[in-house]
Amino acid sequence: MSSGKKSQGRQKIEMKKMSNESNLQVTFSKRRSGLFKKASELCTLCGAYIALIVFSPSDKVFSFGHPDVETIIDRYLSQVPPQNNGIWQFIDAHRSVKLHKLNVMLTQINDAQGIERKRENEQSDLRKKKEAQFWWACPIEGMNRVQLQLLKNALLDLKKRIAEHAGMVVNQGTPTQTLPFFVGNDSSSNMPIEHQSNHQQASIFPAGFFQNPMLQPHLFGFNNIGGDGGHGPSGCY
Amino acid sequence: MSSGKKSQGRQKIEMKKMSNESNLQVTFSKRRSGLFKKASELCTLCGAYIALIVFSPSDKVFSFGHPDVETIIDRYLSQVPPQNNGIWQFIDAHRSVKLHKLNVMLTQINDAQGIERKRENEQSDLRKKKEAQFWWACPIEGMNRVQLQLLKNALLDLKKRIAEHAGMVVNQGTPTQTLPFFVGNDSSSNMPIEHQSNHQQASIFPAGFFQNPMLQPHLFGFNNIGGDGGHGPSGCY
DNA sequence: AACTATTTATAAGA
DNA sequence: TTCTTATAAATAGTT
Repeated sequence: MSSGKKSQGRQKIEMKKMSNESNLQVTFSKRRSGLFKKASELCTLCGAYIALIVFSPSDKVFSFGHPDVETIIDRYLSQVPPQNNGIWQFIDAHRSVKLHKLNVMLTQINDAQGIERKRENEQSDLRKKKEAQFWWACPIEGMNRVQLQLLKNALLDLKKRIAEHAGMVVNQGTPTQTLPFFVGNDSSSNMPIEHQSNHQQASIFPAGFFQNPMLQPHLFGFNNIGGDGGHGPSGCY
Repeated sequence: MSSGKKSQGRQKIEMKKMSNESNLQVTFSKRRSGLFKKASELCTLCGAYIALIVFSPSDKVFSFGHPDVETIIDRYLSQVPPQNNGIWQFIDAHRSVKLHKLNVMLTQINDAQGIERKRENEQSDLRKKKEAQFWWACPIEGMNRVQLQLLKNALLDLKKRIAEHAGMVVNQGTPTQTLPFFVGNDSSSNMPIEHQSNHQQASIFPAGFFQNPMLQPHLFGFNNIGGDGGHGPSGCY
């Protein structure tokens, strides 16, 4: 009863970047929360598979994934243009390569074994040598994570066919991997990354592949690796 | 005028997978739309960076990214513990993995697939065995069948494409002809697999990198590559 | 795709 | 940050 009304309640706001820092912070927090909830509900209600990654303006990262972020990213990238995927691009750049050259390549790889052995001793030199030799693998050096991820998908796919040919039973599962590559600094990332036309990679994920078992609204993979910067160590061993 | 009230309006719904298919479809569509809008608004209002990937139960994929999905994924993966990645480590042929190790790996993969099949039955024992043997794939307690299988598939596919590029048709059923893979089975390797949890990678994105010029609520990178399942023209070459 | 009656999400304020 | 309240938004059930 103090005075008239306590407040005018929620007011409509302009859809543009908020100027007041503290308000922005509060709003970010609230809306992020709401967004994650919505994502979770969409999974539950409709059986959708979602990956949601949010970086706060202050670089804290929050993520949600069902079944988990990596799986969705994996799946997403596998459908995204393998076009500019380093490897294919690279291969594209070497149209002249004949199949028999593949054999040459493979032979070189074997030779490389010997080279590798010496690697510990003479590093930089051998590396240059190696790069000249493994033209087909070189692009790896310049690939960024996304490209590497794509390469991974390509490799996975390739491997699969080998298995199939070998008459091996193929089971379904969940591919998930993160690229640890170049986690370091080295890669002077001169990533050209120009995405565009993609193609169906199809068949990588058989129908029903993602059938999901857990649908409890809050059992989803919410994950806040912001703030403390903690990345839940998924103890592998 | 017809009768009393046209409807009781919105009703609360149980948070569990919807049973009615058509309802689910409609709800998915509405909520997905709402979710994307919310994501977009969060970007606009708070300057957040977001990647949102949604797979409908029928496998259509929808995505939103600001600045773009790949950038966010890249950034996300760079912060996530590279913990698990036998494959990547392996692929990092530039460093230590020799091709000859690939042979070993491939052999082991084959074994692993067989093991995986039995995994349901005798778990702990085989697992221990596997971990000792597949040092490179270990993290992969998580590397399940599909992953192993996909790797094979990818490797074969790569070869095939190289061949195709050379204008030489390669029967998918002719995988290893000359491939020196599986050549040996040495396994004298025992790489320590050093996956340290890397922390903030920072600096990948220079300050201001994400400065976003376009802030119109709907100019963000919405992307629906679902529906016809088309990801652009699939004519690769 | 439209139309509401309601449920939800939230901007403000405390 | 958390809670409260008045309103703006989203959306379930219909048409």
